[in-house]
Amino acid sequence: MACDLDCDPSKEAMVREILERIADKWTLLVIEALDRETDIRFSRLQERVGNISQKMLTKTLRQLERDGLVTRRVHPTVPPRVDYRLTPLGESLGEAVCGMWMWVEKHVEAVEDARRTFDGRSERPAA
Amino acid sequence: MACDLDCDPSKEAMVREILERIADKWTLLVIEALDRETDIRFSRLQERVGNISQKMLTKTLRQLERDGLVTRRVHPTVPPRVDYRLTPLGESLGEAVCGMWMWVEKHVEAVEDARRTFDGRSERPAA
DNA sequence: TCCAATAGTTTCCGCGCGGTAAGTATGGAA
DNA sequence: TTCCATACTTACCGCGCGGAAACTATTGGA
Repeated sequence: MACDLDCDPSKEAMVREILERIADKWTLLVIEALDRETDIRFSRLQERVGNISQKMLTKTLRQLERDGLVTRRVHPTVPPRVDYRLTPLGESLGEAVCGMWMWVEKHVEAVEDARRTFDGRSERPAA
Repeated sequence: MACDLDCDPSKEAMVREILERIADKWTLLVIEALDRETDIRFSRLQERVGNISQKMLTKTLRQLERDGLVTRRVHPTVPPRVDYRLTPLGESLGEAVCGMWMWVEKHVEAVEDARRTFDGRSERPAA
């Protein structure tokens, strides 16, 4: 009903690979941050994403750059300054990611209620 | 521009937690499969998702059930039969997930091109 | 001369993801 | 009585994710 996907098996493999690549904890948060604020510096990005280590931020950004989703610009100043922004391709992905984010925002309560109900059920085997 | 998110920090933590929970390799694929075909059995689901182990499928389904996104129905027959379907909440998430899936489908080529370019650049340090 | 800041890279290491495979329950068929 | 299928659960285990922290490069400034 909702999706109307094609059925080309060789393409599907690639779709999955890319989806798995993107559907990752840090990647989504980084895309979100880049969508909110453009031409953002490494350290600033680290603040915005929150609790991401340098290593993971670098790695995530490299992957996004490789996939053509972000642009990395180095300013040859001292101290060095590097900023990142979404490419047009990245921006279009940003919209889809926002769709998920907004879904979550809208339904946090519902999910938490469901969890309480579920956990409550299993904690009460007998009265 | 795109997202218009709120800024309640305590809510944001929950949003992140749920997002990280959903933005997971298997979870997205399972939601996709459930969105395509409703009242689907465990073994059938395993076929559709492809290459998921019993353990991970069970675990993923339990998490989705706990979050109020899928319904699990056991038919007391022999051999046992269990089917799963998205709840209305799950269906609404399914749409957002489809958004990502469709983005990927639409831009597979672009991403692969970007990768080739990126990899080509780094493999040619000098001529 | 030594320290500062930025944006990394690298090393070490623990824990948990996730695969494999064996075990469990059920009851009808052979 | 043993076997079958389904839908799990559990135990075992390796490997890689990802955190912490130290190290690097650069050059202006104290």
